Amino acid sequence: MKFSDYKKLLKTHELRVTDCRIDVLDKFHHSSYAMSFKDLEEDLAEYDRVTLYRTLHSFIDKGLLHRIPGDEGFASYALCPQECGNHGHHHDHVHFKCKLCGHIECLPDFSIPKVEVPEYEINEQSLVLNGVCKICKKSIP
Amino acid sequence: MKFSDYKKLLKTHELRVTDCRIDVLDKFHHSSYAMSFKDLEEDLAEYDRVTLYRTLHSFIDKGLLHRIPGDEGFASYALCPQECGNHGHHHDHVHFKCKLCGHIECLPDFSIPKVEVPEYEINEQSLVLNGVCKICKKSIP
DNA sequence: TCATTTATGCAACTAAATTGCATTTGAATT
DNA sequence: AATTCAAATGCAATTTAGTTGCATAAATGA
Repeated sequence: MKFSDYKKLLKTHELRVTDCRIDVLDKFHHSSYAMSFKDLEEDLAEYDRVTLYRTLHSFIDKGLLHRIPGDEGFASYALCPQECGNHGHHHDHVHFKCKLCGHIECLPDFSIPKVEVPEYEINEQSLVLNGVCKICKKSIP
Repeated sequence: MKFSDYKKLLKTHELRVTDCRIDVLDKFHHSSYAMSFKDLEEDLAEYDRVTLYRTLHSFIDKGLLHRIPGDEGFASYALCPQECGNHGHHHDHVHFKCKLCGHIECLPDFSIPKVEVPEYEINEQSLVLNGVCKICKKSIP
């Protein structure tokens, strides 16, 4: 994806085009894993931490990113599927967390099996798998 | 559950019997929802924050409680099913978070559907449903 | 009841994330 | 291109969740 594409993407999500947003967007598009705030901060040290946090928030609000709560006390963030927009997120994919490399991936090809709970109304489902990812599995006999 | 039962429960989980542990255990046994650290702290203000945190940790280590990472940046804790012990957790039940009352419940009668991902090794699964709980649903037409 | 181990309380600290405010920048309009 | 105004940024300070070190107190087992 090139600059003009990012620009378009931001505009269609009601977001102003700024250097920081372009760079953050670019980072996410080049990462196959969900990224923590720290990952982002290390690579984009030229921007203030607060600006990066606010960029994440605006992206989440407008449906560009989704937040994956982590069990180590901090969250990770990943690109949304195209269905997400300014009017809420519509996620259905599974997240995988590797206990060896620590990476969190979205598995867009795996959708979450529906669970019906009588008398409850279910709006969203989030399934996080924990184990050993494809790459790490190859490196251990 | 009475004092002697809590005492027994602690002993079988290799934990010393202390006032704080009894009170924390009692709190969890009387709550139908998962509790955040804040919930606990409010009700058991007589104990130091650090002691409460350490109580939670020891309970998690010994298989009495499990931790449910929350999407607002803090975790909740709930009693484990009996299968959990000193040698790891064996959870299979679904968690439900109500967007109206904010409560998180364990749904012990609903187990997580198995998802197979080729080339990946899956060790744990966590499914969190988001929506409106039974009680809140009744109070809205 | 004594000795040993473990738990507690306090203070200080770390790390994640947020808020307020002055300044700068984006983009729509003239 | 210059003007304008809302929105984005950077900085400092603050909040909140959770942790660590250490002296004291309490629980267990002999």
